[in-house]
Amino acid sequence: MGRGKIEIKRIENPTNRQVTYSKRRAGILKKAKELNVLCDAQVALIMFSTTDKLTDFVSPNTTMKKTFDMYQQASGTNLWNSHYEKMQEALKKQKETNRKLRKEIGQRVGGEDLSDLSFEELCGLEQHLESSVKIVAQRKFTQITTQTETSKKKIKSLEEMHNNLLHEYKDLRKNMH
Amino acid sequence: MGRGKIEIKRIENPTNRQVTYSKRRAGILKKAKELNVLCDAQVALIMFSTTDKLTDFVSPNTTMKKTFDMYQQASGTNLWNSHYEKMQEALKKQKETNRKLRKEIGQRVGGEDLSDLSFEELCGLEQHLESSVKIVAQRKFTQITTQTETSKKKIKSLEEMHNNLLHEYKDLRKNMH
DNA sequence: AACTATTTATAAGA
DNA sequence: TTCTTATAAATAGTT
Repeated sequence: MGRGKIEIKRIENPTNRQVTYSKRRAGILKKAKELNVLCDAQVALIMFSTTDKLTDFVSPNTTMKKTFDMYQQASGTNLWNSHYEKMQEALKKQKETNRKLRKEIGQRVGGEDLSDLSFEELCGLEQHLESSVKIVAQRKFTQITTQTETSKKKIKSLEEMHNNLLHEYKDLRKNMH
Repeated sequence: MGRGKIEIKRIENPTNRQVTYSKRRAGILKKAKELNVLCDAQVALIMFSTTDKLTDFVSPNTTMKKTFDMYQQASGTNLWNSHYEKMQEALKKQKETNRKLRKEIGQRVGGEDLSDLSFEELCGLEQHLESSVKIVAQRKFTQITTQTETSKKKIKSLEEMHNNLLHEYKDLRKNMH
């Protein structure tokens, strides 16, 4: 439809391609609107030019989101839903891990959950806790020792500085006389 | 374009509307394909008839999902993204909680994380662990006591049954003679 | 952006 | 639905 017939293949001249895009984009938009009005059909049209400029049309009294949702329903494809389901799966796993961790803590604290453990498990837990107590006590000792050492060094250093100052002071007085 | 000019308004005759839909649907599909090829444009077209039958077109070498994603990017609208982001938020929270729980366990077991604690905190933890040991030991005692009691009862019950049987046996022999 | 010769789409009819 | 065809509409090439 035009002065000459054209082959349907990529227009190589960029200017020409852009012009044709403008014209035909307007044409198809009009067609979409007409289809919607004449036939009471729900139409969504999305176009990106070579330069990624967006032009779109959606039937009035609907939205792109609704159309997408309907499309998914009708086509059976899931699109982003797989993402969504994977996340839900991950969330579930995290929650489960969480629950287990809480239970473990509960047992270490000595709460209700102990009922679940056998005698042997209780023995193991007791031993584990005892060794933990020892580690913590050791750590406590190490820390207080370190602190004491640090304090001693500080004192020593201060005494040294003081002595130095004292000497200088005495020398100064000696020289004055 | 046809034998007569028509007004662009809803076609009331359902048959006629359906026929027109078929024809124009084919037309716009062709236009979409041509636009894609001629102008190297990315085109997506979704149509639902009055009876919700889906017809769609997407440019080759892309997908509906990609087109949707691009559409969101270009239009700035979010559509389903809010859902997604909420989930991601929830997942993050769970992971954080998880991390904290692991750390707490680590400290109770007496691992590396003890370095973070002050002397006072170490004292508290030690005390906590000691009380836990006591609770576990108590539990262990309770359980073994209960088990012993249960065993004693069982033995008693068995002995009783045995004696009864023995009596019956003796009675029976007595009656035979 | 307009113009217009042609091609293309399609309304009505079969 | 499909085909036919007269006519309306779209648009390629030009200005």
